Amino acid sequence: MTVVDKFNSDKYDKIMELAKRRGFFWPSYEIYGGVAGFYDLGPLGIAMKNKIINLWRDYFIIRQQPLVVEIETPVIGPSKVYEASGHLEHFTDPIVECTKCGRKFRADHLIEDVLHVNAEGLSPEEMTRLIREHDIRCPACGGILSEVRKFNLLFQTTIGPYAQNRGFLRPEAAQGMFINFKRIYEVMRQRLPLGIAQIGRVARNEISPRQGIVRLREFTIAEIEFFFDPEDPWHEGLLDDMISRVEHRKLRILRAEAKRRDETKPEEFSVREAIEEKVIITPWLAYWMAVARDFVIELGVDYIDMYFDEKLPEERAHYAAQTFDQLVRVSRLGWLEVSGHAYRTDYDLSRHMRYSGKDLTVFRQFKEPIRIKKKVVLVNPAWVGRTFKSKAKEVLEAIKSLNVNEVEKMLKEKGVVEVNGVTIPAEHVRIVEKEEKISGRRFLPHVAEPSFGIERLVFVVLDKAYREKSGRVVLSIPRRIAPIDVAVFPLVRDERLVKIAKDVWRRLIEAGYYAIYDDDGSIGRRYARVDEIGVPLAITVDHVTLEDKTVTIRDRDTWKQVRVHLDKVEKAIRMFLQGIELDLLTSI
RNA sequence: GCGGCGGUCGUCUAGCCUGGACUAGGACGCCGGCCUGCCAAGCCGGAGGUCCCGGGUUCAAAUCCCGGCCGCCGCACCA
Repeated sequence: MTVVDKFNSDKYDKIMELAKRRGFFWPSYEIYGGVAGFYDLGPLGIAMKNKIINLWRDYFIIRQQPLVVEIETPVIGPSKVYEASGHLEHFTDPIVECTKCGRKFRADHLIEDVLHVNAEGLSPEEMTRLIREHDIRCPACGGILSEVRKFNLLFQTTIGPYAQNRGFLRPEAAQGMFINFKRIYEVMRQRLPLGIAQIGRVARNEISPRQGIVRLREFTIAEIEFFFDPEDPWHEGLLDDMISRVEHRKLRILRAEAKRRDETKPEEFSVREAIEEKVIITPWLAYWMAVARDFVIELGVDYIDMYFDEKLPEERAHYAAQTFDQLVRVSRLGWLEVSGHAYRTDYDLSRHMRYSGKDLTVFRQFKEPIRIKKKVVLVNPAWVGRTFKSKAKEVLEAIKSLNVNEVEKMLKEKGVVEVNGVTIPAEHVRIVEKEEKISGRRFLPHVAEPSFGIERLVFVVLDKAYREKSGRVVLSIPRRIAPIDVAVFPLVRDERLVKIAKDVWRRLIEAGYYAIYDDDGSIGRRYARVDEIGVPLAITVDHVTLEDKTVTIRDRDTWKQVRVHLDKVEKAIRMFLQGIELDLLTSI
């Protein structure tokens, strides 16, 4: 363990201790001993989480108007949905256990390793048979292996009183968007591209969750299913405009092919380079990765502490044609996945179309209908009917399926058309040019999906914000997402100062801020207390206030103070929280 | 699930190896009062722990043994 690692792991412990002590988060069901994979958020934790969600909403929905809309759908879904989505089949792993040492293995991987055959898609029974036949043993200790069984990571329940009516807790919010795609497409007046966003809780029955709040069995996900036309992803210049707004952003990407060569250093691409060089195979995925980059930077992450990791084909989910994880470097845990960016193609819509029997395609009208001139073979139906009687229909069908060029060739060379063993003289055959009008086309949109785990962001924010200054803890949480906006103190517990301070505090609460008031102990102690929970600024009423009605505003990060008139306090706070420098507040 | 280590006031921890004088000690935090003119000051008083849960050994268990739960590290797993 290096010195840096030591510091980082201490830091992790300190953050966990702080989170518990000051009320950001702690393990759930503590009084019953706790249950792995579940965490409660306290007053500060939920306040900050809500602000992170709102910031996400700002980046991914509000600023993306009118392309993205938000919906909310149930957590529990019927089994049909997860048959269609592929989760019932693919969200399960075949597992064998060694009867001697208890280690568990992926049965299919084990068989593939030993026999060099593709075991994917085999039933558990077939896998068990293969293991028995070839006497495959535990690779760790040589012990006998158990029967293969499937472990499904979906939480299961029943819907209503009938046990056979199985329901599942969603492992992602995405299916709610796919199922509702057609309706929202109609609601949004058949516009493409169309992004449908959802923020909500999901559940995954992880085999052995650890690492506290970063690996949970139940958590909040924020994701967008972004539907676009696969044949015209640029949507006639629309995407070009959007890309040009994020063009200068660089993305650090570790490509799958580089990983194959054991490279570990990400390369740098501009958004446009990543698209043009086909690093990212569909442009919308690149656009959303650029937005994700900006969003995570605003949470307090340095550019250099973040990159996109392309998943290898075998690492990808069953629905994805290309996937990037957005990784952030944090203490103790190293590189932590905070979002996934998957190109889901039309996988989900096509599956739901098949399983529901509903047409989920969209129709796009061409600006101008396309007129296609086409040669067709016509035969005299009266003659065919008279000549072939009951076989006439068959003959007509056969002629239709003939290639026009071949018919022309036959007529030229033989003067007749031969089809299905019958001969039709040239006089009954005509080749004419017809014009066909095509006014649009039907297709399934393709989907680019950015998907964030919100609790992980809560942790990342604390990790990045944590500092120690003069022996005390300061959380330099970005101002927009600090759980408490402002603290108000009287310098000392003098009745006149207390009264003014409480008035200011009240006013701020009524103006919609999370504000705290404190007159306990020394002023230094109070500053320290609010620094520790990341309150960006503190207002102190002192004796000068009695003379000229100004108060001090103190910046959490620099500990600098400026004086602002009581009438300007609200405005100063608003500006400061928006990112204006402290010094500039004196001139408002 | 396996192996290693751990679980003591709100938080961090001393005690555990070598069972008893532990009525489980300390620090920070918390509550009340005093004091306090800007960065965790001081004084007085107070509340707070069935020592993770269950069982066993023993005259006697925070301490030893077994099982469970939870956490950390490693392995496996992680659409």
